[in-house]
Amino acid sequence: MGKEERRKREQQRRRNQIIDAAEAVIQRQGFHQATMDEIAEEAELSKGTLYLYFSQKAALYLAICRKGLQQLNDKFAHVIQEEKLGIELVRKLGETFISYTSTHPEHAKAMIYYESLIDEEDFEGDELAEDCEEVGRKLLMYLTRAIQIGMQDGSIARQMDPKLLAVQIWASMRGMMQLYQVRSQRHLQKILQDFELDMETMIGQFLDVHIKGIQNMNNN
Amino acid sequence: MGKEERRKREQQRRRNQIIDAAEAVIQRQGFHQATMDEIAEEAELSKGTLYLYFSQKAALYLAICRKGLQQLNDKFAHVIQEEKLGIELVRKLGETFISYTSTHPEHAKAMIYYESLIDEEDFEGDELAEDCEEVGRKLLMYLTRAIQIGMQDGSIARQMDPKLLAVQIWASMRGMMQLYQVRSQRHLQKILQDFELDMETMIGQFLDVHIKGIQNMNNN
Amino acid sequence: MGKEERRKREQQRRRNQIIDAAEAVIQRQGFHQATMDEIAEEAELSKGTLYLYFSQKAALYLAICRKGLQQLNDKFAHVIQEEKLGIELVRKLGETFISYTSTHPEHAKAMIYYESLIDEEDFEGDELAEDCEEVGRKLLMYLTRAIQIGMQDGSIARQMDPKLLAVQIWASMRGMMQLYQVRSQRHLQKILQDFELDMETMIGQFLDVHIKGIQNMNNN
Amino acid sequence: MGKEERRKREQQRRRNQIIDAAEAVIQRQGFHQATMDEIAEEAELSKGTLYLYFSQKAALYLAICRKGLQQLNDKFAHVIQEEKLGIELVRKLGETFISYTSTHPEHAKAMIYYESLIDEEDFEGDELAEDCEEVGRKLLMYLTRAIQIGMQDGSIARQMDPKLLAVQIWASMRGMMQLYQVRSQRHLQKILQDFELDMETMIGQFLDVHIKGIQNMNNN
DNA sequence: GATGAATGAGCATTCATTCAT
DNA sequence: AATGAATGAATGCTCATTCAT
Repeated sequence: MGKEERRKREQQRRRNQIIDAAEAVIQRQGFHQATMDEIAEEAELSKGTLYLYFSQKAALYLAICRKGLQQLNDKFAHVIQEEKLGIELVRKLGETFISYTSTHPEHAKAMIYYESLIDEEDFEGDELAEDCEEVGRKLLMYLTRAIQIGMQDGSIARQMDPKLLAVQIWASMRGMMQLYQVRSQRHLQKILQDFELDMETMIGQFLDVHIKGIQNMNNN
Repeated sequence: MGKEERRKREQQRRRNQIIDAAEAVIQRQGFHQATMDEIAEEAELSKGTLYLYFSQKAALYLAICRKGLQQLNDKFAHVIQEEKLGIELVRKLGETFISYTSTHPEHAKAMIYYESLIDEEDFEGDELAEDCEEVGRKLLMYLTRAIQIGMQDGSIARQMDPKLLAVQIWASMRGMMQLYQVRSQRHLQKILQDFELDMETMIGQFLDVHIKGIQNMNNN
Repeated sequence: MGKEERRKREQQRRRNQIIDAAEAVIQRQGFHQATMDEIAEEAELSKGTLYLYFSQKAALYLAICRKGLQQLNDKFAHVIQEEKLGIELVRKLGETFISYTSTHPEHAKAMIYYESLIDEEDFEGDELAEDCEEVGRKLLMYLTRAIQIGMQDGSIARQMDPKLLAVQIWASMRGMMQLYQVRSQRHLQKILQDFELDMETMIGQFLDVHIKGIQNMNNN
Repeated sequence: MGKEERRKREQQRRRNQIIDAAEAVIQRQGFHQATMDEIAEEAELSKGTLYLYFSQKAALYLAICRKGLQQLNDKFAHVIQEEKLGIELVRKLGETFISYTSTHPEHAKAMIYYESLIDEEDFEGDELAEDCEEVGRKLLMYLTRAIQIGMQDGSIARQMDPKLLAVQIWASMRGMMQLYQVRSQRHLQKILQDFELDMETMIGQFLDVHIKGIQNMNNN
C-alpha cells in the first residue's frame, strides 16, 4: 500500500504550504521584516510546525530561492529544446529570465537575498544551499549551450569562448533584472519608460547588439 | 571669527570617524551582523554619540553608501576630463567602476545593501537617501556623456540613444560587479580564473564588443 | 487464561525498553539536555508511545530512579544475608553502595536529579515518587539492621542509637558518592588519586574508623 | 576625583541587586523554574539590564554560588583564627558549615545546583566558575589546616594523612547538609527530630566520634 | 495500542534607541 | 557635546504534551 508514499506527499504539501506563506509575507514586507510568527500565521500553522519542516529561518529562505531557481531552470530547459538558431535561443533565454523575474518578483528578491545570506553566514554542506548553487550552475550551462549552438550554426561568431561569453551575458542579465526589481533604481526605470521599452524587448535588443559585436572583435 | 566653522569641521571629523569605524566593522562581519555597539567601540566613542551624528542605524549606512558613491563620482569626473575618444572613455569608466569596487569592497557591499534597505523601508524625503539617488544619477550622466562624446567623435555608432545605452551598460557593469563581490557566485569567478582574466580586462573587452555591436544594428 | 498476564508482561517490557533508552540518553547528555524526542528515537518508539507508559517526563525520571534504588536494594538484601560480623556488614554495605554507583553512574545521577525534582515540583501522592521514598527507607533499614547486628555481636559499640548512626553513615556515604560522581569535585578526586585510594577502599576505611570511634564516646 | 570609583561601586551595587533578586526568585521557585523575566521583575530592572551585568543566566547562577561560597569562606577564616584545640576547630568548622547552609538555604541550593550545571555544560575558562572552584579549594584547605593543628596539639591522632581526612570529612558534611536541605530526605529529617537532635549538634558529635576513631586505627 | 504530526506556551538573548547626568 | 546605563520590544527556537488516525 502506498501509505508511505501518501505520507511523503502530504509532507511535501505542507512544505509547499509553508513556502507559499513565506513568499506571501516576504512579498508584503520584505525579507528582513518577515518573522517566523507572521509566516506561521499566514500558513495557518503553529510556529513549531514550521520548525518541523525547516530547521532554520534561513533554510526556509533557501527553499524559496531553490524553488525559484528550479522553476526558472524548467523554463530554460523548454527554451533550449526549441528548434531555433543559437542566437535566437540566447535571446529567448534572456527574455525568459526577465519575464520570469518580472512575474515572480518574490523569487527575484529571494535570489538577491540568497546572496547576502550566503555572504554573511556559512552554509557549507547545507543541502538546500548546495541545490541552489547546483541549479545556478545549470542555468549558466543552458546559456552556454545556446551560445555553442549559435557558434555551430553560424549565428554567433566564434571569436569568444562560449563559457566566458555566457558568464558575461549572465552577469548583464542579472544586472538588468536588479535594475528592474529594485526600488532604488526607479530613476533608471523611468528612463526606460521614456523609450516605451519593456524589459523583454530591451534585453533582447541588448543581446542582439552584443552578439553582433563579437564578429567585429580584433579588427578596428 | 571661524568659531562656528571650526565647530562644523570638528563635527565633520566625528562623522567621518564614525563612518570609518562602521566600514571596518561591516567589512569584518557584514551588514546584518554589524551592531551599533561594535561600531561605537571601533570608533572609540560611546553609543550615545553615534546617535548624535546619525539619527538611525540606517542613516549611518546611507552615509557610507553616499561616501562610496561620491568617491566613485570623483573618479568618474576625472576620467571624463581626459582627452580621449568616447569609446575609450566608456571603457575607462567601466574599468574605474570595477577597480573601485574591487579595492573598496565595503562600499560595493554598501551599494548592494543600500538597495535592499531602500526596498524595505521608506526613506522618502530623507536627505541622505536623496543624496545617494542624486549621485547615482550623476554617475549615469557621466556614462551618458562619454557615450555622447563617442558618437560625436565617431568612435561609437549613432544607432542607439545614448541614454538608453548608458542604462544598459550601467546595469551590465553592476551585474559584473556583483558577480565579483558575492561569495555565492564563486563558481562564476572560477570560470574567469580559468581564462586568467581579471575583472578590469574583462569589462573592458565586454564594453568594446558591445559598442562594436552597435554599428551592426539593423543589418543582418 | 494468561492473556491478561501476557499483556502485562508485554507492557512491562515496553516500560523497560523506554527506561533503558532514557538511561542511555541521560548518560550521554545529562538530565537537562535529554529530550523526549531523543529518548523516543533511542527507544525506537514514537514520542506518543512514551506518554502511553509515562504520564510525564518526570515520571520517566522517577522510574529510572526507582529502578536504580531497587537494584541497590537487592544488592543490600544479599549483603545482609551473609554470615558476618555486624561491622563487616556495614562495611560491605558501604562498599556495595559505592561500587553500584560507580558502575551505574546514570543511576547515581538519577538519584541526585531526583532530589532536585522533588524539591521543585510536587509529587504528593505520586506512586512512583512514593516508591522511591519507600525503597530509600528500606535501604536505610538494611543499614540499621547491620548496625544492630554489630551491636549484638559486639563488633560495634552500643554507645549510639543504631538508627541515628545509620542516618549519619548514610549521609556520609551519599556525600562521598557525589564527590566521586560530580565533575566539579574533580579536584577532590585528584587528592584521592594521589593516595592511590579507590573509592571502595576509602569508604571501607572511613567506616572502620568511624565505628571504632563509637567505643571512645563519652570518655576523653 | 573618585568618579571612576563611584561608577565601579554603583556597578557592584547593581550586580548585588540582581543577585539578591535572583536569590529571592530561586528561593521561591527553585532554580529550574526561575526565569530571567521574573528575576528582572523582582530586581525592578529590565531584562536587558540583567544581561548588562551577567552574560548568561548560568553566569548569574555561578555568581550566586560564588557569593555563598565566599561568605562561607569568610566564616571559616574567622573560625580558624580562634585559639582552640585542632579538634575543636574541626568541630566548629562543621557546625559553621551546617549553620550557614541552614540559614542560607538558597546558597545551599546554589551549591547543589552549581554541580549539576558544571556537570552538564562546559565552563572551561569561565572566571566565575574558576572562582567557585578556587573558593571550594580554600574551604577544604581550612579544614585541612584545622586537622593539622589538631595533630600538632595532640587532639587528633596522627594515623591518617590530614588531606585525606579533610576530604572525607568534607564529603560527610556535604552529605549531611543535603540530607537537611532536600525535601526528598524528609523521612531522614524526621528520624533526627525523634532524637531531638539539631543538625549542629549532630555534626559536632559525628566529627567527635570520627576523630576519636582515628586513634584506634590499625589495632583491633 | 501505536503513531507522529501539530501545537503553543515559554524562554533566553539581542540590539536599536533613549535619556539623565 | 559626550556618555553609557537602561530599556523593552522583538524574535528565533525548543520541547513537553496532545490527539486524530
